[in-house]
Amino acid sequence: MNMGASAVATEQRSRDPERTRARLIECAFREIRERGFEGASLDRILADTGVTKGALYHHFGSKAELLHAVIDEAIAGMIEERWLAALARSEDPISELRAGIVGTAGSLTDEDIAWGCPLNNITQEMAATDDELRAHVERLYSGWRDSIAAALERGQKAGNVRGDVDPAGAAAFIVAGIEGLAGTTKSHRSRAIAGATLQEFVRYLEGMRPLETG
Amino acid sequence: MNMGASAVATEQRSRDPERTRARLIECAFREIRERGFEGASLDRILADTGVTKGALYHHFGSKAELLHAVIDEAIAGMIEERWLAALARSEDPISELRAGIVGTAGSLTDEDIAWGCPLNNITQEMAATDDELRAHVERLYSGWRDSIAAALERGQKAGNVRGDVDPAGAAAFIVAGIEGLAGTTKSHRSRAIAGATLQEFVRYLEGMRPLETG
Amino acid sequence: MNMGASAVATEQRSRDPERTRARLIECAFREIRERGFEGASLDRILADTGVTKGALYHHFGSKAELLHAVIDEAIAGMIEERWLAALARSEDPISELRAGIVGTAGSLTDEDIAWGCPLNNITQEMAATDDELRAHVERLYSGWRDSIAAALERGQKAGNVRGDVDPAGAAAFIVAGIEGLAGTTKSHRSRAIAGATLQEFVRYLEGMRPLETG
Amino acid sequence: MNMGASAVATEQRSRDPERTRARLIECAFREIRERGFEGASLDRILADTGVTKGALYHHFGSKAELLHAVIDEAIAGMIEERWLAALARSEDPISELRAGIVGTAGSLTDEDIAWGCPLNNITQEMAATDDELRAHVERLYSGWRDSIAAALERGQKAGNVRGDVDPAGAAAFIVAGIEGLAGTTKSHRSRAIAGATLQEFVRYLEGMRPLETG
DNA sequence: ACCTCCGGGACCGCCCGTTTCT
DNA sequence: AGAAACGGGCGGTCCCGGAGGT
Repeated sequence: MNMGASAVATEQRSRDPERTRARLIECAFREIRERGFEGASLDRILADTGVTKGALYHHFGSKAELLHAVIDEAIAGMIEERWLAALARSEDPISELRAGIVGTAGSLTDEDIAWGCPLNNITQEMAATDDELRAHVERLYSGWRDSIAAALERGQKAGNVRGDVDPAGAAAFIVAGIEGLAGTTKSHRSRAIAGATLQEFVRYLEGMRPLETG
Repeated sequence: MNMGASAVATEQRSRDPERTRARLIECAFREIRERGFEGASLDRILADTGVTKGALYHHFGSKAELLHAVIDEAIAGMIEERWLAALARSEDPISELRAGIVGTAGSLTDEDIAWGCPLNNITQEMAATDDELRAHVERLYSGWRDSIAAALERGQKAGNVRGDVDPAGAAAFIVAGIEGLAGTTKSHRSRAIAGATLQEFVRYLEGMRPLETG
Repeated sequence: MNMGASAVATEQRSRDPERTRARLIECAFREIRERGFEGASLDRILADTGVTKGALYHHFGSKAELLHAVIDEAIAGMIEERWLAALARSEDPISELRAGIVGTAGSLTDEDIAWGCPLNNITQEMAATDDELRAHVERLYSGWRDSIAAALERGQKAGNVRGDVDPAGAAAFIVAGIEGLAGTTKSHRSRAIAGATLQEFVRYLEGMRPLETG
Repeated sequence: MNMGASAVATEQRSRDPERTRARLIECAFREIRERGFEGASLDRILADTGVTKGALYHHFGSKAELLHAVIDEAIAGMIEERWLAALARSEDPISELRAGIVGTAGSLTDEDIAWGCPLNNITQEMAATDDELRAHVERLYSGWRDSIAAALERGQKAGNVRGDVDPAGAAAFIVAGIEGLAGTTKSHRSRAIAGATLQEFVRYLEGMRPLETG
């Protein structure tokens, strides 16, 4: 039995469901990031990817389902990669968080700044009207908060974080600060103001370290 | 018996431009708060107010113009009243901010929590695509930040705020924290989590007070 | 009795009904010439003139009535001045017509060419749907044709036009040629093509002169 | 008994894209001919054809695109059939043009007269404001003029047209005369006047024949 | 004579989803 | 698995006209 056909299959563009699906998600992510969920147009996504409506509705039952897939397959990975991974087993969470926030802020392009955090955008736009979606993004947020809280706890045990800090509350405030920083920066679009905000953020984080004694 | 003109004026419903305009703005504010700008429907606003298309188009040249009016006449006042007024000449800004944040959080209904901060919603939805609108909301944000920064400076001079705090950076971080708190609460909708976040926020604020020496 | 008030009246802009009316007609003529009757917007005319809707509807009962006034007070005069006057008592109509056509064509700006003959535009747009308007423009056309026919007849009596020419038919064909020339020039917008067309038009006109006999 | 597929095809009404498209174009042609492009209503076309907005939007991206299709698929053929075909290889263009003009004029219904020449209508209404459309109709006009000019040249070589006639100029004037005749007839709606105009048109055409000698 | 305010309809564009067919 | 035709509805814009008031 000749298996040579598989080599040919990689050549042809159509009849490659996984590739089609991946292109739709990637393009939908861009559309939603730039225009929001309501503003995103399926027709435009179709035109940009060259996929037809039949193919799209074969993979996703509705526009909302496409959005859910974007969250799971394009956004969740970014959070995982950028935040959860570094905090996973760290015993010095303050340094990790500081590096994450400063590093992220430093690597953003002007367009990234203008578009803001995709997860935050979706939350602000949709959470009030689509409860299923709200629950979905909340799962990501809660995982994010939990990983920070767990790291803070480890930090406390290792003596790198003050004991009077409430890990859960601090984690929630840190996430709020990150999203608030991203959100307010969408408004002023000033790296100077963002820098000053960030410096104060760092001052707050460093304030969680135990006081030197001796 | 005196039949003043004012008594008659309250009777007549039509031909009252200021009232018509005010009702449109109020109803538009509700629509936008609940559904966002794109999601808000002029037809629904018209149906709710009983105003006709012609009348709306007479007062506002476009949907965007209506939104601008909502910002100026419905939202700006709320910020002014809730934040700027209290900070105006205060020499103990930390207490004022603490009271503002805790008080605001405490007075919110479940619906308020679900809908979030109107200004934050508009910013996240529109700032990336409508630069005129972005500049408009930024004017409010910048006024808000400036009033906090000025109050912090006065607090420093009065000895109520640590001298090593950068007033502008701290002000920007505080605004980011408030909006971040409102935004993340839209997602989890938990007063418990919001309370813990808020407590950490207060801890941060109190951390700006000078250390007692003695 | 003091009549000095009239001198003051010329100063003030409002409360000068004739002036208001004249400005509306002039501006409406421009709008209709550039955009057609359907495309012309009363609101735009109002904005351009600074007149209000109440004032407009005081002078003209409807948009159609304004158009009728434009025809009578802006267009009719142009035809009268450019064609009827010269032909009025001429005994050499061929030379007059030649001069009129060549002179008109030569004095047109690029915009005039692009917009075409106002009377022709109105006719093509409206004649099929508005019979009252059709009758109105037809009155102008018929006067135009009649004046040419009468001039041709005088030319025949004076020996300047061949006797076998039917004055009415020739007049109608000449008007058709003029409007056809204006209309086709709107399409190609080429002075070269218009010039060649015009030259053939002149050849036709000159062909109506009696043959020289020696 | 043979039940060919074609017999079935005529039965089914829906799911026949070419038929849907053709019906839209035909109905749009009628609407535009009777009311002009601005006056034509897509909703009315939809109601008349029984097609839905979605289907129309699938076939044509905009109202303008529909008009372009009408020009190409409904009007161009009429010109081709009525004028270009007869002139294609003729060596006696004067007779062909005479027959074309007289024949066309004779076959018109009262409604045809009232509505005028579709191409002329579109030109007068749209040429000044839509340059893409102007270029499109001009392509038809230029083909029409070129075919007349080529025929006149062939006629000259065959000795059927006077040598001192400029083919291009005469062709342009003839087209202008035809459109002018159609246009002015929309105004007076008199077959008598149209007949007299036409007679003079014929006299002009016959004047291009060489003089008999001998 | 003029003006603000308002009435209400109709326009085109575009949307998301479904069906039919290959 | 994909492609194309189609279904309808709702979106904001803008229009002409008139009523009430000065």
